[in-house]
Amino acid sequence: MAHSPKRKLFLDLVLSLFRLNGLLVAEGDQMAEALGLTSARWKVIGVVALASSGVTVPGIARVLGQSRQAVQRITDVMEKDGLLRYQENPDHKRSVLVCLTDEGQDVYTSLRAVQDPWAIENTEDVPTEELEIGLQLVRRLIHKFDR
Amino acid sequence: MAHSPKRKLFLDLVLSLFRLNGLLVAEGDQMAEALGLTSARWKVIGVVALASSGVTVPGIARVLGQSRQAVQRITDVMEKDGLLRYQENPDHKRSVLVCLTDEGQDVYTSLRAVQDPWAIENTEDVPTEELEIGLQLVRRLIHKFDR
DNA sequence: ATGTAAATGACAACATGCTGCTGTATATCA
DNA sequence: TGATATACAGCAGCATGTTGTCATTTACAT
Repeated sequence: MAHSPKRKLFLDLVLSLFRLNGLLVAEGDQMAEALGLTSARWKVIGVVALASSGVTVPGIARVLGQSRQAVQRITDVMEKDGLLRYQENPDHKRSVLVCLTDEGQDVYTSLRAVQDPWAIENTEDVPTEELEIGLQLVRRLIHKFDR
Repeated sequence: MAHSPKRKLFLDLVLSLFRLNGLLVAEGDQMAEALGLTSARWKVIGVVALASSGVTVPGIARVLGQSRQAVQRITDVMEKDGLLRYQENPDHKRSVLVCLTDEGQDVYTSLRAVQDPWAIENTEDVPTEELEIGLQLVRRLIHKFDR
């Protein structure tokens, strides 16, 4: 069993994924730095921006696959910084909706101006098919572990 | 440019990678828990075990793609716990070599007894080719960002 | 409708990662 | 050999993530 051909392949993959994660966080920090953001805020603002009518904190957490406490801390800081705004939620007395402020919208626009070229640059020499298979694999593993 | 077909594909991949990373850390924590380990110590003990004649702390950090400070903190705890041992380095006065103690070797053996079936189970229904392409993609991205 | 389960907020403790700093050891090159 | 650059240890501060707990709100099933 220890010599299953896939075993080493998978463990190599896992180790590489840890490493890539660290590098991606560093990339996010670097891209977001000029805008006064960090990689964690980069993730959050992206989710909020895509949700046209506001999302709750646990909702953001579910999209990111993180704990609501971790997200809450980030949104609290971004609310203080004037990027986000808490808005009354008609569907829930205590769980407010998170929205972008005008300033937050501006920052997100600037972010896209950096993020989109970054995404394109880093896939220039990668075949679309390889990206698709990679994404499929990652999603398959997420589904396997997300219970 | 914003509508490049690969752009969204890549950003989806990045977001999924963040999520998978969190799940893998949780998996590592769960597997290592019964052995009194954590996911971070799981990574370190694996590197030390594979290096037959000892590795330095910065050496482990290079393999994992992390800062030496982060690794040093882990090894210090594991040395106190009796899993690792610091051994004089003939090639460097101050940078000692990290080795497994007998107890550390036992723990690593027990770890493999959990880790190997885990790796095999989670790749049972994944074609080898998909794993290979995924690993290739991850390594390609690592190489792109690791500068 | 009512009781129970699930979701949420708020706070705390902790693990893990980063950077920055200072001093010392090692390596390299002129 | 001597000067400079690189690598390492140890410390500190901070960002980000986790889990745990408790009170409250919401959702659901009987």
